[in-house]
Amino acid sequence: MAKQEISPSVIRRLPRYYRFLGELSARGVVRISSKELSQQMGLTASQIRQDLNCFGGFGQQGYGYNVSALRSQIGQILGVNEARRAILIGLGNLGRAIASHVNYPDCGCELIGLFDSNPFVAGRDLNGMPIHHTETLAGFCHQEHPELAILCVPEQAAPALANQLAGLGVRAFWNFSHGDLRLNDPALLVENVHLADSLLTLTYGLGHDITGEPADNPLR
Amino acid sequence: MAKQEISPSVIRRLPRYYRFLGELSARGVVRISSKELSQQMGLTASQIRQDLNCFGGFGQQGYGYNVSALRSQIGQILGVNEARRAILIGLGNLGRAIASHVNYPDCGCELIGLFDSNPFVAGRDLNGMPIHHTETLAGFCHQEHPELAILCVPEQAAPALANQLAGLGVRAFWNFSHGDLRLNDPALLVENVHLADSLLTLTYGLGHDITGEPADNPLR
DNA sequence: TAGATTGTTAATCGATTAACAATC
DNA sequence: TAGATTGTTAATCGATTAACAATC
Repeated sequence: MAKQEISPSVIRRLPRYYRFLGELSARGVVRISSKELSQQMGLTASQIRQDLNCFGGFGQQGYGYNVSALRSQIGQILGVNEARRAILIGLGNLGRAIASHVNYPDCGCELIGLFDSNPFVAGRDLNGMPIHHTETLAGFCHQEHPELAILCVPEQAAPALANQLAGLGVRAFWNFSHGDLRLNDPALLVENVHLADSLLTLTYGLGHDITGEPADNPLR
Repeated sequence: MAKQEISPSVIRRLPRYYRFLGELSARGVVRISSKELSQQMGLTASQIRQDLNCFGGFGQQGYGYNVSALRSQIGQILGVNEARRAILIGLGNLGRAIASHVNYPDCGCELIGLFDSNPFVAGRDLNGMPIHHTETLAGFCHQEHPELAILCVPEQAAPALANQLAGLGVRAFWNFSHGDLRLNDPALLVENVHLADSLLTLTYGLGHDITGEPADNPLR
């Protein structure tokens, strides 16, 4: 789409911009300058202007940015208006929470199927959505063409499952199973979520008493 | 502790090293070179040597690194042998999953209390652990001195709750509520987890068809 | 017009990679 | 000893910040 390559650091900041602008918008804020926004988000004004300019001039000199226009443009770039078909596999503790708690439409996704390999779980339902047996995955994918799979299965099961799904046309994987999922095909997208890694940075911080100016504190 | 300041990028990679070394160790691998490890982790050998050297010479020229020794040294640095007292507030879908799914002892933590403000939830239990009412937080903290709080409460409730807890001695916050938690005191640690942000990077990727060499693909 | 604030270029900073001497 | 691989310095790269001219 955009020919000029966008750096990964910028892309990873977009959801956060989108979130903050959404809250400002909800609070009825019409315009904001890079300076004000930088203070609220804990970034520099320079960085905000630099980031937003990757996509073209969203602001107006002497005025700032129109909050709702900027928000919807970032939303457009992220793809929140899409409805990427997603399936979730593995309805243990975490799988059920991820299925219920995440607002899929807000993320440009649509959760169209739930799967579990346990025959005591398959056949039941979650919030009215039926849970299918993983044996029916191939048939389901041939019919419904999901492009994103959310993996909440045990670590050992994840690689084979991901490869099977890739063969069935799934192009993106949101992986919650322990252990990093690494796939060979560079066209496939993988986002490994490791909650424990995040908790460990706090454990580290508690043991090393990082104190000082906010700017000096790498973990804030 | 370490006088020489460790960069945040290195700190954030430590949990991942720890995880990979744990798996190697479990598979009985005794020694590994930075080159081999780099291939498995998708980093450069140079970076691994650079990272590990922040903490002193863990390796041995001509040999490589002893897997289990390296693992336990990184574990030591992270603080996995501690038992940081943690409480979790908010036992909705996500809170229950975070309470049950995360292996706290492996992360140097001990979950010592669960709290919810809903009187229909408080009084019940989760996996045998009683759920207290949030009104009893102050008394509990005075007695038990938790240093870490896991916030799974609604966005609006988070800031006031965090400030109350900070006043009660809590020094670190693992925040799952929507919206970033930003506290004034620079001595407090905050780790904001936004699952939706992670999903949005996949939505972005699906819309922009990032393809190319693995090394060229910023989102892998 | 004067004031504000962007868009954009240049300077700085930090993080990653390459190279190689030290040494097991 | 010869081979391997680290520890560490120097070179490169990318990301952030500062500065300021353009312009609303």
